[in-house]
Amino acid sequence: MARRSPERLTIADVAEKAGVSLSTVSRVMNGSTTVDAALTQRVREAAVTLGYTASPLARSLVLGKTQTVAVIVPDLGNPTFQGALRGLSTGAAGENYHVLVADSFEDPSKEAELAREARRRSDGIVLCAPRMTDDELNELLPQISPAVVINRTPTSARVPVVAADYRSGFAQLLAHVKDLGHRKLLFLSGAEGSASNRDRLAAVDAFRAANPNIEISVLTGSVNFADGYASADDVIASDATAVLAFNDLVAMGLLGALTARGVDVPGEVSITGFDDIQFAQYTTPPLTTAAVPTPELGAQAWARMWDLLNGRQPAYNLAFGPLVVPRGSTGRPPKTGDDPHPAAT
Amino acid sequence: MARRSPERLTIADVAEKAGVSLSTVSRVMNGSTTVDAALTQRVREAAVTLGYTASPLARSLVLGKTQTVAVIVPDLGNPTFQGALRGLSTGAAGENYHVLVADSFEDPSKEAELAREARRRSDGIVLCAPRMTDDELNELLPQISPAVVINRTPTSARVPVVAADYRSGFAQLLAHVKDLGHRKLLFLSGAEGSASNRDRLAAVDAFRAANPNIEISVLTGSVNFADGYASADDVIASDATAVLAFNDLVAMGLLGALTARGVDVPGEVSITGFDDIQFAQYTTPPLTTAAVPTPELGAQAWARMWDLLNGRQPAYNLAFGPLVVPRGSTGRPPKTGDDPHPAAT
DNA sequence: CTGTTAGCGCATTCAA
DNA sequence: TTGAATGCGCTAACAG
Repeated sequence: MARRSPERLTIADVAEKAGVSLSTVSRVMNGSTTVDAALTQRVREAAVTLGYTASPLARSLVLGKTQTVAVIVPDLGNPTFQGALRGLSTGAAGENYHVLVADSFEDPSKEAELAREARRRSDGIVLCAPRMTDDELNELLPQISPAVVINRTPTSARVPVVAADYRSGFAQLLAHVKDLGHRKLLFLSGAEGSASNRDRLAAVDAFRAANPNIEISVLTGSVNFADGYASADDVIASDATAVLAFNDLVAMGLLGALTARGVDVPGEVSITGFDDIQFAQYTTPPLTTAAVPTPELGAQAWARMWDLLNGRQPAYNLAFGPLVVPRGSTGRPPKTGDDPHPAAT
Repeated sequence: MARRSPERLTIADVAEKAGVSLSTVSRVMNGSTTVDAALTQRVREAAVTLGYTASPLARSLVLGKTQTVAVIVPDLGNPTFQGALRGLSTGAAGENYHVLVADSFEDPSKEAELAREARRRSDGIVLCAPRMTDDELNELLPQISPAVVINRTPTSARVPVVAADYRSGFAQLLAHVKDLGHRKLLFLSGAEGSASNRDRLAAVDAFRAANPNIEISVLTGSVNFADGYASADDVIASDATAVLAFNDLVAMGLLGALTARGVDVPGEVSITGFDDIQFAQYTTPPLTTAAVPTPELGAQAWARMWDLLNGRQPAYNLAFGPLVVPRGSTGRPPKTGDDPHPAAT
């Protein structure tokens, strides 16, 4: 029953079967209206009975278009990029576009080459490269145009940008724990060079300036579960009553480690995450976090890429303001002996 | 500083610059050793100064190889397929292969066409299509060969298969809750046609036959958080003391709903998941589940694809036996008034 | 060892 | 309207 593919079918086979020239077949396949109805019919039938479909490779070569966009992500295991990939994939599929995905494995030195290579196999690049230096980025972007950048804004290159506003989100989280009464904070910051980490640090600086009476220290280099888990000792030693983790993964790791050590959250220490990944609400206690609509990030990135691909001016750059979702992992700080205002029940 | 691409660079530009023929450039670029050292040098230099790289499209067309594999998944949001994608991507990157990803959005009717289309843009397909019918699968696979199938075994088509042994995993979970003393079980089963769901049901049947004194009912159609959450009322009404969810997602949703209703887990009802996604250990209580090494699934799928691509006999089919990870969500059933064997401390 | 020639499969000029 | 010829950029036979 299964049709043995007779050495791959070409346009010539259809032409022969229909008794017309190659060009006529090509025209019919591409929906040219200037073809005689009878011939069109014959070609269609021949194509169907033969089971012919034009080779995307050959078309790509002659048309200069691949019907493919490439996404470069630093880590396919990271929920943020998974969400973005999903949103992008949905949008691309809607326009019959294909998606090539490349994981740089958090290695900024590979990202540029990966992007250039991917660009040659696609019509455009959606780039998530939070740790690439600004200089590299500025040099890279013109080479891989058209491109859309997610979650960072290049200093000189002009490209559409879709991002979450990490600074504003983090500022809100800081305000949240401040309002709860915390005066000794700890920020488990992410990778040194990461763009979104710089944004968070900017929020910290602004917060410090505005709240000189609040102490806030920074611990560097936590980006995933294991890092969060491993930071538990430092967290306990820090004596902070509220810990703001770089993201939900770090927060969950820390939460696990603290729970294992018998530290009460939020009784003894409050914890916040970032991103609001699907699982943040299922921890114990549920994680207070700043929600980022990652699939929407991908969808908007696609929208801009689609504009670019069609020679249109892409829509405005976009920054989603994360929403703080207060849950069980944050509460009032523990009362100290010298608490001037003991709760009056 | 950025080089304006002069209308796209071709092999002819390099040939001219180096003062040789196209073929010589081609030979050098492909590492042919039969080229004079001096010429080789000149060509290399020309290529570098020009910044030339061969067009993957043109090479693909003439070589008949795209250096790309395509993965078809039913849902990019599902941790199982995310893990597989990651493992596959890692393996492919190691051999300088690219990865095209297509999401069928749980629509079995689209999967075949998606796979065929993707196949034309790649050298092989890694297929995750749990709900496609067997007939469709058997008809599809020869058309998209070479292919590797994840998590199901086609009845007639001969392809390498890499899978998790859902039946054995589920049998272990059943044994686990039985050993804890549960006698009234409920299985929140997944999508009707899903292969891995059938495997779980087979485990249920075997269990029933071997344990006629244990009651086990089945509720159909839960595959994600929302489904799990929505099933809470049915679960409570069922009067079961142990609920085996289709997967971790369903279990987490159910857990959330029960917690919200004040039902004690595992005090009143025990819950098991499946997959052991990264987050299962962070729920409250942590989820008892059967661990499936999804990235390894992807890695092994790639290994077999790589064999296929090189004309080698692929390695044996593989079924990972999931490991039960007992955690806090399962415990002994609540004591009833007529419990014949009250715990003796 | 090198250059010339002929395709890979298709879209698109240009004549007819 | 249709067909024949040209080329997309490259590799691989084939001569030289």
